[in-house]
Amino acid sequence: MAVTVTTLGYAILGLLAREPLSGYDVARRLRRPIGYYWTARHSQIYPELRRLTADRLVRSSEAEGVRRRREYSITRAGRAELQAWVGRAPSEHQPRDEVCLKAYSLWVVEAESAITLLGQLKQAHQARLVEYEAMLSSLKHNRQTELLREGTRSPAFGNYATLRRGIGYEREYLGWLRWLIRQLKDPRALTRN
Amino acid sequence: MAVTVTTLGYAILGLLAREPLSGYDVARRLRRPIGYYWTARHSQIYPELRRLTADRLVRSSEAEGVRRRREYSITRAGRAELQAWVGRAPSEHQPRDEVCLKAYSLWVVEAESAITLLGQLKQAHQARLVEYEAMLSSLKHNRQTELLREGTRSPAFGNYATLRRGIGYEREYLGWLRWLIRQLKDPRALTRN
DNA sequence: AGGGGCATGTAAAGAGTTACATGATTCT
DNA sequence: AGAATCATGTAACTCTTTACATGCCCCT
Repeated sequence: MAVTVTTLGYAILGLLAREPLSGYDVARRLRRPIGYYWTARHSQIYPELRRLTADRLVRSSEAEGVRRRREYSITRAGRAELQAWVGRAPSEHQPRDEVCLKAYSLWVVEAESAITLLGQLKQAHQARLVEYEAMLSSLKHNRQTELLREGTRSPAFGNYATLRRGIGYEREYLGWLRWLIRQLKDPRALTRN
Repeated sequence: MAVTVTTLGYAILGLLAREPLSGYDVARRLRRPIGYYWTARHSQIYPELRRLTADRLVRSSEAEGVRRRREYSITRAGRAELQAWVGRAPSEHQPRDEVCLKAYSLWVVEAESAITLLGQLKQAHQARLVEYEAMLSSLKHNRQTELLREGTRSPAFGNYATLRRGIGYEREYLGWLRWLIRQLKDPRALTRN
């Protein structure tokens, strides 16, 4: 009886709580997290949607369009399940970061090759930060009235919160990368912090 | 021929590049990442060590102690493989963060229940930050001469770099949590940033 | 004598990625 | 006509977690 929903299931419920979507649309939104820290591929999503349907947390309707398309929407039970999960303390499991794992072994390589790698990473994270900042200003521009009217009970607040986290994360990451590069370029700097 | 090593394999090589260890010791170090962003259980580690042995990246020796204990050390090939991996651009895959995923759906619950949850998270991250900061000062105290002498080519530099990342991460996380709590306590604050 | 830590494994299940597979529609 | 995108699925494999399993040593 007690349905157990996977984290991916909750990610999907979180999307469907905002608007009904097809499996394809869910997959598109989960392809890369846009200030939204979860990803999945369509091969994982389609079966999960069927599981959620079986558990009556979502409902599917064959859409009447020309194209084959099944649209999913959240049920009352689904929304209740989502609310319960959001309020529950999450099982804190450590973030895995391959770059940080590399940093732990950075001492085994020559400074030059480390600097090249870190420079590439810096570029990539800078680009992502710029992207997130653009999204933040467009969010503020497009959904300001919604935010002012509904406050923290508006879906836009969820977007805002995750975007803010994404931006903070990238800024801190960049700061760390810059610090690392500085250390490698001038090892005597180690004494100074 | 071309050996393919998993990320876990590199995590283990990174530990063995510092000192020879038993499977048990590797497991203990990977139980929770101490400023070290990777975790694994012993059930994953023992088979991985045998794979690395088969690939000649590590070498095992039945230690002569009373207790059954197999000690692993890195080979020259293993060190070369580790160096190659460290210098290679990592396949940037997005961090998964269940808390951030919850934040995306935070708008579906009442502010009070969200505040309770976030307060618990704040406590937990504050404790971890304190722990990391204590580790940083003990690192500076115990390995300063090593750092000054060998600079970025000392294992201690790896510890230092990851710890710094851990501290920065936790600080930024805490800042975000505090911001979220502020928003939920006073929704009108949304207009002010 | 019993509990906790040392020490090493296997098995099964769950989560996630990659590859295989198909077909329609829309735009250029 | 061809490419891109919409749209949905399955299969195989890899990675990770949880549970099962055993036994020794050390301290109180």
